[in-house]
Amino acid sequence: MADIARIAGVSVATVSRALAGSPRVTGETRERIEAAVRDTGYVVNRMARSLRLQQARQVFVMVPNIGNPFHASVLLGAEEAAVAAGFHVLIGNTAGDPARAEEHARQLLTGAVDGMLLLGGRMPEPLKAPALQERLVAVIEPVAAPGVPVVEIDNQAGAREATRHLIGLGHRRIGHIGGSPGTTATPKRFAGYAEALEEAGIEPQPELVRYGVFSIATGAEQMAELLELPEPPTAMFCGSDEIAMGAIRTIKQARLRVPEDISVVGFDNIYFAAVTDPPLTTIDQPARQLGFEAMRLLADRLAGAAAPKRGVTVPYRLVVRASTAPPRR
Amino acid sequence: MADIARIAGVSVATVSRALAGSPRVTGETRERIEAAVRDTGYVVNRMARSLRLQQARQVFVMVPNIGNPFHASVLLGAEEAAVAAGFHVLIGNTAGDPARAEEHARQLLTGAVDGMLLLGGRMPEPLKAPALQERLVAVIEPVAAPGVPVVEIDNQAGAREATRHLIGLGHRRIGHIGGSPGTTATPKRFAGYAEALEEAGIEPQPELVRYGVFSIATGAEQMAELLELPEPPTAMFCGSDEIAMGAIRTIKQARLRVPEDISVVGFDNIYFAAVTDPPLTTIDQPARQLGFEAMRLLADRLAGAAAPKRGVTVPYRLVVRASTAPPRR
DNA sequence: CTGAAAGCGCTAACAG
DNA sequence: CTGTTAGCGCTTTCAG
Repeated sequence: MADIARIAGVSVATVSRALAGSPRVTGETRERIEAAVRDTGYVVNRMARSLRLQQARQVFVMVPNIGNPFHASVLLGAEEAAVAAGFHVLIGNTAGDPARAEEHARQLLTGAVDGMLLLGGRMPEPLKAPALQERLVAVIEPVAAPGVPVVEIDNQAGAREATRHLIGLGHRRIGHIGGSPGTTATPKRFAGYAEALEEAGIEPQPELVRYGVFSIATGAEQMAELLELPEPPTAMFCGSDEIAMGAIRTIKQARLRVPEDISVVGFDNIYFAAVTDPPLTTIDQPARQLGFEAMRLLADRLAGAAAPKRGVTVPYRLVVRASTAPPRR
Repeated sequence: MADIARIAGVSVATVSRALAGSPRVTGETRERIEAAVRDTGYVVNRMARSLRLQQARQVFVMVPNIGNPFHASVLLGAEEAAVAAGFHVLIGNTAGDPARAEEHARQLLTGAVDGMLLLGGRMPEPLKAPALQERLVAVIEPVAAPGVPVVEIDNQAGAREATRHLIGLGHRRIGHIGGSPGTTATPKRFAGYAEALEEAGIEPQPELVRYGVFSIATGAEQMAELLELPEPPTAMFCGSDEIAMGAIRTIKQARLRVPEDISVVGFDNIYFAAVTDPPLTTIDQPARQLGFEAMRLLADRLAGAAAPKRGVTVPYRLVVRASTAPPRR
């Protein structure tokens, strides 16, 4: 900046003001400065500026696994909102490792970013200080901190609707493969499933309910066990589309057909759900919108004290495709 | 840090040294300092440190689309290598927008990150300064800058092998749906396809070759046109797994079967390629390894002048699953 | 309208 | 082994 000042024949203070768009700089002076900037290819040093300003105009999104296409969509929505609010977005992958999450969390403590979006329900230890909580928003899963709002769908209602759809088709023997029991979504989805069964007067069968993680492998493995039951289910409500895809694979390998022999419902409606064979009936969780709303909420909170403290519930939607049908006989 | 110094009864210099693990601090003094750090929850200000050190120990990965599962895997590998080299990873999504890419590029100019991994073959304008090129590495696609090494597979050889596989099965009428013509991978894959045809003495049929982008939609649309040909192909070599998935969907909708009526080969071997129906025969592009090697190369370059200037070619692998078979009659 | 100078939090050279 | 101090690049108050 000193160079620019010298070239333009002014002081660094004037350069700084010109670059910040201050109205207190003459048109002619400003032009000389801008010309110098162009000629030298100068860019302001973000770190020095942030150090001085004590704010970064950057936000951070902490993701447990970028490989998850559902998370990726959330990110896309979050970015859109951040750009709209004039924030730069940085993404950090934790790979489920708390140490990595804490490492990332430091970006906030240190002032490198102004706020954080927490994806995946994990609350890094260093972020628990009450003063920091107004710089945080959780998406999809709430985090264990009272002051952090969450943007999510009503998981229980979604699961209930998915199960009702199966019941409406005439199924009575309905299985469930849930994801990680450690998440809050998993018990909520189970609750919705159980609720739908109960309101239809169907006796819950504990042996039809399994858990694992949100993966194709879990779906495949758990489904294999269900098929070995003396009386296998005629329909499955799966805790995620990946689980559903694994379940479908196992069902086909057993030479049974979807949906003729067994109907399958997923959850999330990821990009690939439309091209499975058969295309998957699922609960659409509007990932992009979730990310967008969450980032907007974060930007609002960072902007002013008058910011909303409460979370947002975004609507889900049952998408009926071809993986569900009335039971066989 | 001044606070810590006061509490521990030492100077800031000593605190700084203790935190940096300098051997020139007494055990007892160090303990007092560490206790103070623990008590106050103090963390060093990354920006101030970077400003002083003129380096950030951070690297940036520029991704055109995080929603792409293939890119996501590259990221995972890159992170692994970065963590091993003691770098912090920041990810930036460009959504294919050059303006966003330039915005991100500024992170390097400004010193917020020490180096950048460029995914997707785009070279942001501000990065073209020769001095910066030693801080850059491209992955998957080369960028238009001589000094920037690229880590990739041999796309042409991979495409040749995929096509040979089809020819070996007995196919002679083989179509190709390529991705974005703007990428360097697309013409290379076409070249490999053409080469395999030629060495088998098969006359190339221009009407069997189509282009679009790397998406399910492109695969579906272009395949629909190919099926309307008087004599449709008996096998397809697709420029990506997503394209292959789209093509398979169209084939099935036309009441034809894969692979009995038409064989399909993809490219990339994404996570979902194993669970399509039928599971996809494809060229495995080791995404994770590509990311890992690229980041390692970048770390090496940032570490010393003696760093390698040349790129790396990582081996691909033909994965034969169930979407290919000999032609019908 | 512009300039001088202080200071954001840190590290490292230099002194002791 | 520890302290003092200059300075990284920027913004902004206070003078002029």
